[in-house]
Amino acid sequence: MPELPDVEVFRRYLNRTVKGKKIRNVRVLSRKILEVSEQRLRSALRGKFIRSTHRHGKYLFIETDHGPAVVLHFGMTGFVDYEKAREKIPKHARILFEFAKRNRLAYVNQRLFGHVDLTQDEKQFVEGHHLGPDASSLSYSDFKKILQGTHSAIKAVLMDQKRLAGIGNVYSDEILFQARIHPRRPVDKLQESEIKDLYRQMLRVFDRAIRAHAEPEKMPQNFLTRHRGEKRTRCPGCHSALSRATVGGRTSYFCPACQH
DNA sequence: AGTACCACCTGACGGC
DNA sequence: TGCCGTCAGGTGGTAC
Repeated sequence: MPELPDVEVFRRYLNRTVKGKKIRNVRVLSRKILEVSEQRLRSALRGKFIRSTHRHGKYLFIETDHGPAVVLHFGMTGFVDYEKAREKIPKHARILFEFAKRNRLAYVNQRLFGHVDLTQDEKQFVEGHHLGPDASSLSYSDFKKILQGTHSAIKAVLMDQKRLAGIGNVYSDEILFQARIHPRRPVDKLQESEIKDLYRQMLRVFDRAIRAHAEPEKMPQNFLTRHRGEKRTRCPGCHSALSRATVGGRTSYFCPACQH
């Protein structure tokens, strides 16, 4: 699930639920996703106030008043959930950040592909993980530069976190569908006008998806994401049967009639 | 340089 | 009901 729009929705959720609160304790239920020791995580966070949240691509940073920030990455199945003391801890909760009155924030992740880390410096973290610029705060001229000098399929480039950070399988399909570009098109075969539209559609898809709280059923009618995974998937525009093919190693949906 | 494949994990789903 | 293969929205490594 968690690509840029999803993680942005998580970030805003944290602002509403835990921002300004003091972390009383941290409980580690699964060490597998931890990049630091349990002791270090706990001692770094205990007694700290959550000051702000940031996002870069699919990474979420939780800044405290002193000391390192928490880094959350969600893999394919991760999310965060804030609960009151009497509410049940979600299944597959891996880390619990506990606040006053035993309220807590759960980092939940069924498949354990995510990571929880600490960093002193977000910029350094981003560089150290070789992440490109965040896709939602990218100028058109930077976007154009990123697409230069490669013959790869456009979908693979959009998903390459080293080039631009935040786009995964679902949203690369959506952006390409909205821009009517075939996922296998080599980047160097794109017209300037197509690149411009691709850029505009990318930002528009982020905006609409975030406004829909990244829930497919709340997205605009003409979004591909709404229809993903349905039995006989049809193009919301021309009603042709959608194609399913592997591009960039991932299952991709596209309309063979609308996308060229 | 670009792509294909595997591995990491867990669970849901469909076919038999 | 149960077993099995397949697939899932991420990422990193290796091998052609």
